[in-house]
Amino acid sequence: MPTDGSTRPVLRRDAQRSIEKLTAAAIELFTERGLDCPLDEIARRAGVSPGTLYHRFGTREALIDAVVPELAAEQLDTAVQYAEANSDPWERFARYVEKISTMMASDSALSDAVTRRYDDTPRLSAVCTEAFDRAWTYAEQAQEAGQLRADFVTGDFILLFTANAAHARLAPDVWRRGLAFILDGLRASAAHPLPVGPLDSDQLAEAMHHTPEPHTGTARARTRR
Amino acid sequence: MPTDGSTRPVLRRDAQRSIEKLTAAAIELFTERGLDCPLDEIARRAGVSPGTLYHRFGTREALIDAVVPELAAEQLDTAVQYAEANSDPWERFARYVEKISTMMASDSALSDAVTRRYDDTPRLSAVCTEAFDRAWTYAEQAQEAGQLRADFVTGDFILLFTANAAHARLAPDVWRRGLAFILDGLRASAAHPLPVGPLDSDQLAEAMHHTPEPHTGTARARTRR
DNA sequence: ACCGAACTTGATGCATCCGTCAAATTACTC
DNA sequence: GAGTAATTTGACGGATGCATCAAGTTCGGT
Repeated sequence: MPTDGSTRPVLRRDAQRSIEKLTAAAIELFTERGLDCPLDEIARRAGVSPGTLYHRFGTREALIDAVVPELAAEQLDTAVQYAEANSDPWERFARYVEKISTMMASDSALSDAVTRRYDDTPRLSAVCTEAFDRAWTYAEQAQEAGQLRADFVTGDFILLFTANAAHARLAPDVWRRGLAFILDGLRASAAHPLPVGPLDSDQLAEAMHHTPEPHTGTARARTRR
Repeated sequence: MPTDGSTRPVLRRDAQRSIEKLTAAAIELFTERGLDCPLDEIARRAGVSPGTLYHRFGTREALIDAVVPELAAEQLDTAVQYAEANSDPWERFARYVEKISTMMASDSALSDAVTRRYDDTPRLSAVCTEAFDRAWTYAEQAQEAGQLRADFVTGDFILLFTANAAHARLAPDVWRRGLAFILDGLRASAAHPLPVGPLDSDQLAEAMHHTPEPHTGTARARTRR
């Protein structure tokens, strides 16, 4: 028991170390392979048994929410700075989107976070929501400047990032090309009437959470005998 | 033995029926759930044991290549007719893409086929290649008419369809919105310089085949006790 | 030094899916 | 109607991944 009479039990040193090792391993693997990487493998890389991971975090979501938000927040801050170096509203908007996309392409964890592949991660959700809000202020400014098409709405960001995430899996840099096409289509001068309205808030919430089955698995021919 | 002396053994009636049932079940499940649906489930729906499926087709790819090409060809033909009802080159191009996208949204098998999620399916590959070639003739015509941006190339179609497939998983009809944004960006009048070149042929081949890990799995919180 | 609490282990159970095999069944020919 | 070869069965083994738990280990206060 702690001497200070506090009721919260102080973590044992070994427990503390386990958590640190798990955290480090989780960051590595989430970044490399996405938020859906095998938990057993995280435990293995941490040099700890799977049981310990479950004892410490309980669920994958808890682990994600413990580890990813800091990372994500830091990266998204970088994007803000990057964006605000531009005085032109359109450039600010475009650079912000582009910078986030760049980071998504090299960090599967961020990519999964931004495309909202997991529920029950309140801290991470908050971080992402903040990033989307920020994006929206840039968007509004670009609209007011008459540069961004007027029918673009907040919920359309998910389209941008979803497309980017998908493109990033094709080849190292093509997503930049895909994004360029889209950005050209987002300029006010390029706008033609849209066939359908944006996601309503329910759909957006659903899309941001459920992520209805993004089709898994490498399509490589399976091992044959 | 056949009486006509041919060496090719005629399939027994039950074998023939098994194949038909498997084919029908495969079409249903591929369409509903994509080309990566469990083979056991196809066998179950066909009212046949998994062993039979493997005996008849050997590999998932063989099954795909046996049943999907007809379906895909038929649908892609529909798209051609749909497109050619338009005399304006841009409309022809845009409608073709849009029609294929529509069908992809309601048919997971077609979606997987067009985004090339499987290797070792020569017949299916041929069908898709043909569709891409057709798309490219429409694209060229639209470029010659000065409507489609000049820096658009064949390999960019994969970007369109990949984005669509990803968007289609968000909500029933948003992909139309995403596609509209992109198409607006593809008009010659909207073109700004592109940051990177297109996929080279190797990358294209790789992207068309390997499909490097499209991130699987529903992200729903797992069942807890 | 000891004792109880906290921590960790790793084996275990569960579930999903793929691919194979010997055995049983079926259909076709004579 | 019987023989035989093709066909089908369905249980099996292997692989992956999640989650749990009893048992053993280590810590830290007294």
